[in-house]
Amino acid sequence: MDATDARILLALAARPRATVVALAEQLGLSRNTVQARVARMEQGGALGSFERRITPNALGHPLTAFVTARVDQRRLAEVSEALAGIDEVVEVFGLSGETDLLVRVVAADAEDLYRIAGRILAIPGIERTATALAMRELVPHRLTPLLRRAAAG
Amino acid sequence: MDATDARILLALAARPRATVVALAEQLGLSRNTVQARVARMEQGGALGSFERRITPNALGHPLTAFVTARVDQRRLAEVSEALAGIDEVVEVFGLSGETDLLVRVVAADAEDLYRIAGRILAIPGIERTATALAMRELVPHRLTPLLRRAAAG
DNA sequence: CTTTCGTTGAGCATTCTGCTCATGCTCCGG
DNA sequence: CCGGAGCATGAGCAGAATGCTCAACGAAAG
Repeated sequence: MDATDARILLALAARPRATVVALAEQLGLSRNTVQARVARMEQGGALGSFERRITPNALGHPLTAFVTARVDQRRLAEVSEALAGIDEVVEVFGLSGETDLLVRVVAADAEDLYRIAGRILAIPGIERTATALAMRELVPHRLTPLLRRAAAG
Repeated sequence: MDATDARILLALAARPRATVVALAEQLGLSRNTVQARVARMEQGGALGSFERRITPNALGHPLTAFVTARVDQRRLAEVSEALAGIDEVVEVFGLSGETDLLVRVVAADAEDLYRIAGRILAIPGIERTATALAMRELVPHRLTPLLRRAAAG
């Protein structure tokens, strides 16, 4: 990932459906170069799966909540697997510090969320949880600032 | 977003670079239909920005951390703006419950993270913060399970 | 019954893709 | 100083995809 790659990504962020030819022209690069770099990024894991672009909202799950949990560390693998078994669990991190887990959850409505929180709490190995509803997205997910910096360097 | 849309998204999740023609064939739909639906989803906000597919890791920021913060509610707008001014702040949620804010941060290394945490804490209106390092991604971001459910229904 | 909406198949000109080659440039090790 | 290695480039080519439009059809809604 050098500055050129970052520039390509920036252009793509602005217009996801831009063709390779368009990108090449816009960036003053050869079509071949862009094609190679995009392929390399796609291959080398610089780009995550397409799923990341899908809004849970569109799937009828407008609510997002974060469940923090303390777990019996010896049963972490077990807990992790159980969490992965819950469809509405979208992302789970193992944390340092007070709480061991951060579980990102989406839900259709408040009742749905309650149900899911219950399922999480019922997982053997989980000792205590706290659920916080995401009421507002103050800064929507973005990487442009970092991209810009990388593109400049 | 009906079941057909979900099926299209599932196919796309499996092969992001699949062409419309390929999708149509795979799903037994007309090319026209797929093209219309994809366009509609892209237009209607079912798909978030392309940036979501970019791994911070590829940009030289392999570390992810979550900073929770209590803020002076009357200065929320101000705080939010200041957070948006920090490049490494990738996402911010306003939460219900104990803590007011959840700030998702990426960093190049531990020292970088320390610096960023400092910048956040220095924001006027922020009263207390706690930083938790994401040590492991136990369940990587995914939407497939929900998609599958939507595709079945 | 009639309107509306989404799907479908067809067609067409334009454009893009995927791939290969040879060339030229720059950086690095010998 | 010379010989790679790695990357960007320009060219070329066959095949495929795209964007768009049109007319027909069925189902669901009014």
